[in-house]
Amino acid sequence: MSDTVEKLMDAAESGIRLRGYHAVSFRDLAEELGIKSSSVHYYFRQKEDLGIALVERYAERFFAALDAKASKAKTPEDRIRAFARTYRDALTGSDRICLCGMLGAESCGLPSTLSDAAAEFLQANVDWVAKTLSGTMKPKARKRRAAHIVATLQGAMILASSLKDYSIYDSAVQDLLAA
Amino acid sequence: MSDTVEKLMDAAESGIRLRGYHAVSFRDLAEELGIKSSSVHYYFRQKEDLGIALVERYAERFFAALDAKASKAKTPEDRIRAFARTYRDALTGSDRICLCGMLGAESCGLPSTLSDAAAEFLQANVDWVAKTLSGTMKPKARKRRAAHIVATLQGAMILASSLKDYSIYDSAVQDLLAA
DNA sequence: GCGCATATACCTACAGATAGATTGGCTCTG
DNA sequence: CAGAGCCAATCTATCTGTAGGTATATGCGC
Repeated sequence: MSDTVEKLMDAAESGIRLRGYHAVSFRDLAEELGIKSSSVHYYFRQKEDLGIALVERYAERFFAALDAKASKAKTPEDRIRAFARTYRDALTGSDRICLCGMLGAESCGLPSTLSDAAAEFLQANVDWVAKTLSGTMKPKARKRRAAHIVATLQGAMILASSLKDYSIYDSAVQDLLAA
Repeated sequence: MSDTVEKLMDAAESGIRLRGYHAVSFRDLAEELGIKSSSVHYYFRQKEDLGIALVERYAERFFAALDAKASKAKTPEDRIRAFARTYRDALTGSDRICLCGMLGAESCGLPSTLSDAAAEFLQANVDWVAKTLSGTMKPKARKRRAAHIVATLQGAMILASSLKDYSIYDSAVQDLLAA
């Protein structure tokens, strides 16, 4: 992957996670890189294509980071903690909410391929947590707990970002994992 | 408040909660009401003014509905349940996420007066929950629990909306309030 | 080592649509 | 007649997306 594509995707991901899909334009991205907007179209024919590429890259990186952390964990509880830490690293490393949390919120206003991609990431998150909890809980309780955990992490990011107080994320997660 | 203003605000609130602030335009709103976009500017000089009016109306209605439900509750636990139900009614009554959850997510891309208004609503939510928990917990634990509760509800709405499965909201909340 | 094709990585220029916003004026009602 | 409510016309800025061109590099047959 060329340097320009990488920088383009970095700028786009950052913009969407901060301000939303519709607040990011090819022109702004181009300007940030010192190129023309038509050159952005050279790499991504449509904005939708860029969005999907971003979700794919994001999902890859997220699950790679998650696996790296979770594989060291001994207990299911520790693996859930690794999950929360992976979310937290994304937040504190950049002060940005989750890409797919943002796209999930905007989903009704997105091209359906893109909202589907974001939904897939979120579902994969819930599934990962549910799978990780297996052995410790019954299926129904596990499903509820998984939804709860992912919802809390996504919501806590938005809360922290809106209130400009990132300790809120830690507060919410501490209480979530206290039980 | 005239009929047109009301309808305008309804359409705008619905659009923002479904698709986000930047995906809603004066032209679309006007078209939905069968008037011209210049007439929308007659009622709201700038888009920002419309946004702020929406948050104010939303907050008023939310806390009115919340107080009506919570005043009937006997225990702190029941009041928290009333809080979750108020959120849920907003979601299931319209299949839309919270207005201020959406604006909170987009906050970095909004006029600061608007993102401040959204943040104020979210903070008021956290404060309400924290206040309601007083007597049952110590201050620090209360603060954490309040952040946790609001984060979960906001996140659960987004999850449900993105996955197009509103039972996810109930799952998350059931697990949240089980303890 | 030369000529030619092809690919990469941009560019200029622009189309067509849409954004938010303004000005001035019409019409109806009290 | 005054004001509320609305529209026509228009401005400027910006959006996504397209068409076609240019400079440079790379590979390939001869």
